[in-house]
Amino acid sequence: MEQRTEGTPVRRGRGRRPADEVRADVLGAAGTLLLRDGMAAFTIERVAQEAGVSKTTIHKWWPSRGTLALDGYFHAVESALAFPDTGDIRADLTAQVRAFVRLLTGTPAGRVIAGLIGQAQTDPDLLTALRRRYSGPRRELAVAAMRRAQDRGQLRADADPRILVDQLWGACYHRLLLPDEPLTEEFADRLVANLLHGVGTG
Amino acid sequence: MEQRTEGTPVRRGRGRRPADEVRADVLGAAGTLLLRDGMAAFTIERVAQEAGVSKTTIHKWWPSRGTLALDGYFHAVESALAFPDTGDIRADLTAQVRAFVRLLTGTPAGRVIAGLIGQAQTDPDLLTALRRRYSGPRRELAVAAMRRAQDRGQLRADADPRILVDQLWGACYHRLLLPDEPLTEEFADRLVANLLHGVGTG
DNA sequence: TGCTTATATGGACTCAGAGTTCATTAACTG
DNA sequence: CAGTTAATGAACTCTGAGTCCATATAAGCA
Repeated sequence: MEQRTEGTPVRRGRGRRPADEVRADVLGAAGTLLLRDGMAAFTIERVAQEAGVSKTTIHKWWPSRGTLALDGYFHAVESALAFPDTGDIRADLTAQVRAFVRLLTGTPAGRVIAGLIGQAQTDPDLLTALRRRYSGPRRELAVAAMRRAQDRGQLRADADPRILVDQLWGACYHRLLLPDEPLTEEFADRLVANLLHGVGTG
Repeated sequence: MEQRTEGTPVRRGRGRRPADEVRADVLGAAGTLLLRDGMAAFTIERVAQEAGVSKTTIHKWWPSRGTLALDGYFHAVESALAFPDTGDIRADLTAQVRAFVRLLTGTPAGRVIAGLIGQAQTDPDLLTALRRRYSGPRRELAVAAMRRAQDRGQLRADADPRILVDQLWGACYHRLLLPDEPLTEEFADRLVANLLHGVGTG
């Protein structure tokens, strides 16, 4: 049995509790656990224990381990998705890809994102949620910035911005998920340079 | 109890059996299961049952679910890694990336590879094996072909072939793993074109 | 304000699969 | 051909996913 000290109002019994309160507890515990121990150690059971909540409650609100992890992640890192728009597409893309590389390599977020994408490969609910809440919006922001650059005449009109996204951010994911080569800010710079200048001779 | 018909020499008892025989049974069952039911349904228990082998035996030879899956996959698809070298880097890259896209989209191999990469994010043994036996060798072949193109003067000497790999194959993995946009052969063509010509105006 | 009702809750359960132990028995060696 | 070695598989433990249902409490109503 657990001793309960005065001042910790962690009374837990049967009955109904305010949904928002429980939801906040769960998301807090999920985010903490995720950033601390990574995706591999992330189980619904452990989140339930950490949050002082029963598994049933969690299953009621989140269809799978992965979607809970995704919510917990966003709850923990409120990531700013703002895309800079200085009018110089080269500078903007470089800044944005560099920032992405820093996020992936300099914080636990990189391993978490890798774990989420990994889990999504065998968890359809998570893949859907990930696309809708993470990759989709990020992709749209980048595409919009590139469309503006096309309007300004800085990018060839016949280039498909959606494909450029794959060749910039997709290349970073590649080095994150299959780390044969290092993921550095210099790498980010050269991704942009290769695409803007071209690497062919002629 | 299982009835044993004449002609099926599936006698299974205690005792030692030729290691190669058992190994072949296991890999065959693993490959079949993987291509038929995908990574999600791939468990050591099921492979053991399908192969008529005990779990202990499998655990003795393969450190994890993932590494068994990887071996099973290669046992099943003996993938040809040959890289064409016609002397025209644009044609060679286009052909190779197109073939890769076809493999990923036209066969069950695509979902299997996705599952393996996914599983590798929480299975260090598998990540190591995947890099050594799959992504590493493939990457090397492509880099070598591009180095030859640089010697022939078809590719700028200051371009890093390792980065180009990320911007071609990495872009395909991106659309495989986070399918926000379709993975088509036209996409493959445009990846190559973007890099060779450049998309900047200036 | 006090009572009723609807419903979120959590303990206990089942089920599946990972990984380990150990007696057994076939394969190898001289 | 007999002794030694070592792979084998049945049974076990342990962990975690997901479900069922009695219960306590929040929300609604008079």
